[in-house]
Formats: sequence, C-alpha cells, structure tokens
Amino acid sequence: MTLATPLAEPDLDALFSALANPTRRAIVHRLVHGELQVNDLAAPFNMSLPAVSKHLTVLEDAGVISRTRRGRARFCSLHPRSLDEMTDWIASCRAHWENTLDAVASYVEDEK
Amino acid sequence: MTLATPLAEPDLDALFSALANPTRRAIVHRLVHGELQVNDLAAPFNMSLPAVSKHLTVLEDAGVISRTRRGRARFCSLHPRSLDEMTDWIASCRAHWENTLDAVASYVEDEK
DNA sequence: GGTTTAGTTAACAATACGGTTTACCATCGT
DNA sequence: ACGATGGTAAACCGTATTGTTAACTAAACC
Repeated sequence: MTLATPLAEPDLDALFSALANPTRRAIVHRLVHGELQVNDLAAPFNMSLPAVSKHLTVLEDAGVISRTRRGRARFCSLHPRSLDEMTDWIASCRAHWENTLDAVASYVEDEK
Repeated sequence: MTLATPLAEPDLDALFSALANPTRRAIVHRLVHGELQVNDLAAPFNMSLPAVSKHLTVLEDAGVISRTRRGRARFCSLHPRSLDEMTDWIASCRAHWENTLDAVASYVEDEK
C-alpha cells in the first residue's frame, strides 16, 4: 500500500511553486526562444531589476534555468528537462485515474 | 509578437500553487483512487482536521477537486481535467523549445 | 585611475501561507 | 430533545513571498 503521508519531494515543491507566479512563467516563455542576458530579459517587466533577479534565483534553485557569466553580463538559459518532473507527476496521477476508470468500466462490464 | 508582460492567468497561478504543497499533492494522489469523505481523507496526515480542510479549500478553488455533501459527510472527488491546463502550458513551452532546437538544427544543416 | 554598465546583496514593508486551538453549525442516533 | 459525529469558520502566530530602495561588486571603457 502507498503511504499517504507526504514524503519529501523538494524538487516538486520548488518546481510547482516556481511556476505558480505569472512573472516567472513569462520569464520561462521568453527563455524558450533562446538565452537572454538579465537586462534584456527584465526589460518588458514592470518591476525593478532586483525583483527580476530574485525571480531568476527562484527559477535557478528549482532547476528550471541557469545563469552563467560572460564578461559583465549574466546569460540565462532554460533547462526544459526539469519540467519533465512535473509532467511525470501529473501523468502518474492520470495513470492511476485511468486505471480506476478502467476498473470501474470492467466492473460495470462484469455486472452485465 | 507575444507580450512579455505576464497577462492574467489566475487559473494557472492557482493550479501550480495548489500543487506546490506536498500535503495537497498527497491528497490528490489519494483521491485518484476514488472519492473519499474528509475524515477518511485526512486520517493519514499528521495535522489537524481544520488544516486539511483548508488544503481542500485551496484545491477546490483551483478547480482540482470538488466537495459535495451527503448526509453529514462531505465527499471529495478529483477533477483530473483541471490538470490538463498545466500540462498544456508546459507543452506549449516544450513546443517552442523544440521549434528553437529545430531552427538551430536546420541552421547548422544549412551551414554545412 | 575613474566612471559607466551589469547585476546581486541587504534591509525593509506588506501580504500570503500553513499550521494551531477554540467555537460553531448541521446531521444522525437514541 | 439531546448528545455524538463530521466538518467548517474565526482568531491567531510564525514564516515565506514579493516587491521596494539603497548599497555593493565586478567587468568594460576612456
């Protein structure tokens, strides 16, 4: 039997909460087209640079992006692989769900 | 051109942050096997009933579950459809990303 | 060497989150 | 009618989140 107590899944905590913020999702969508330096990345957002920098830290800690220094600029790039962990979790839900549906279906079938 | 300013996506905010908590993910996983009344649902968790009740409210507001009253019990059931919105968002990222990879690949190809 | 450019760190404020305990309401059983 | 059961609401507390401004570090340019 599977345990209901929430076992530690710090990656998923960080991943889901990283993407729970619209600014951070917009950052991810911008980075999908290729790497950008922080200034260019931050330009369209209506907030201070430190605020954007903090969002980048959140995304980096969650493993969604990485920042590397080149000259005096920092370039941000996406780690799309990290998003797989989330879709895997959701897929595992759906798998169980569909098993349940199948079980119900076959039960109904047996009743006939 | 797509706008970088984060347009309102309240559903995604609520969905991602609903699943950013390990207790709430465990609740979802338990409900995947079928509906449960709040007491049974809450039993394995090492926290008070009001705490679980609040988590259920968060999940309900995010559209992940619904609670219906039958007698004096409240039964919780999953709305797996709601999870699609998240996977759609992630898929849209991946689609852009793969377009970018394709573009790079064909660029490299052209260079040869 | 001094100044500009790029970005982070620090300190702070307001609000949200996640838990508690107590009080409450509604339903069932006797 | 009354007590027990199932669950939510209210009030509260500590911590985390999201933003601000000001100060700082590091590379680039003249």
